[in-house]
Amino acid sequence: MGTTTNESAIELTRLEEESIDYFVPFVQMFGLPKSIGQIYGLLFVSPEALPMDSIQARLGISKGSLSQGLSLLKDLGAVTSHSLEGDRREHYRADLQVSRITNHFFENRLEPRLQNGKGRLSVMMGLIDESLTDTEDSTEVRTRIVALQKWHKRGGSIIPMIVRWLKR
Amino acid sequence: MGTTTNESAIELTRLEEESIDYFVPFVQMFGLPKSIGQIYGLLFVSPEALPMDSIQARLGISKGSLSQGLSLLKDLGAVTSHSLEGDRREHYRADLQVSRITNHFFENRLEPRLQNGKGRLSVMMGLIDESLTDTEDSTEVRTRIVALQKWHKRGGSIIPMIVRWLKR
DNA sequence: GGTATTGTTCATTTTTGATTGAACAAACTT
DNA sequence: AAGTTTGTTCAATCAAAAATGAACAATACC
Repeated sequence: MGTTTNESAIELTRLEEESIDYFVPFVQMFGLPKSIGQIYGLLFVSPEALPMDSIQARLGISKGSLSQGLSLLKDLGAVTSHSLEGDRREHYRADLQVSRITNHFFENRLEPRLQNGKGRLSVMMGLIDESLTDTEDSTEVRTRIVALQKWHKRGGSIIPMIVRWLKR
Repeated sequence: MGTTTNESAIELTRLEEESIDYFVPFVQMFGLPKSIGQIYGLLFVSPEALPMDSIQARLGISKGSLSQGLSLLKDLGAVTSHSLEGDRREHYRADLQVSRITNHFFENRLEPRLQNGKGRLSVMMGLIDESLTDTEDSTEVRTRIVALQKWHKRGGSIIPMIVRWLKR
């Protein structure tokens, strides 16, 4: 049995369980909370859009988590919301572009830190350069920082490639 | 000021501080604890190999963390240990192949989960196929799962490329 | 053998992050 | 406008992960 079980929830189909057990570890790889994976996993195998209360009944998670989770997923573009005539509740549907989730990781989690790192590297280079004493040690350290800078640049340049590859 | 400050620690040089503030967020991106970043960051700008007690004095972290952290870093190949004649203590030096750390993420964190996901996808496909009723809904869901499978494969195939790119 | 030094392990504590649910707001209904 | 339904916010609680430090090896030294 997977990680899906929950006493207070309405029974899930085997398919829903599998989907959730697929997406929970998936989103966790990218630093997102479990609840996000549960929500997306359920919606992914739901042919029709679902309202909040029905998602909640299925997953047995709190209204709060659900509201926040859906709002994040909407921000990522991983779910869309739809109003149905004759029903006040918003209905949510999964966008099947899973890359919406991964892109969030690359663009919001990696990118800014790479940017910040770039600044620190310049500072480090400056510190080495202004240290007058040109000992063997300082040369060794300079070499290391140069190598790191190179590697950093290389890492940064691969991200757009990955993002492009994962979209479509 | 960065995240480096610690009352009980021996003063760090500006360079050490910057290096630590570079590597702490870096390792955290890849799901490793802060202490790992501190240790590696300090070693990275140390021209000579350092013994545990001196690292501890510098960083002001516990012996336990340090021992575990170094052992992990050694396992990754991100630091090497050296015995110096006339000194009982082991001395640790950073390997400048930063990719040792990122590879750990790709190979130990992503890869196994992708593998697990692959299995779940087959199960999902099976569930859809064995459901006799061939409604419009089930066709829609089948389409989604096929798309996900395709995407999953694509994601898996990019990992070795990334790893190769980041090494050397 | 006895003591000092170095390093590891692991139960406890601390910290961080996620989840809950009650209070609140907004929008609809009659 | 009073009541109902739907959804959001956020302080309090809970859970997971990391750090601590004391107890325990292992090794070197005399």
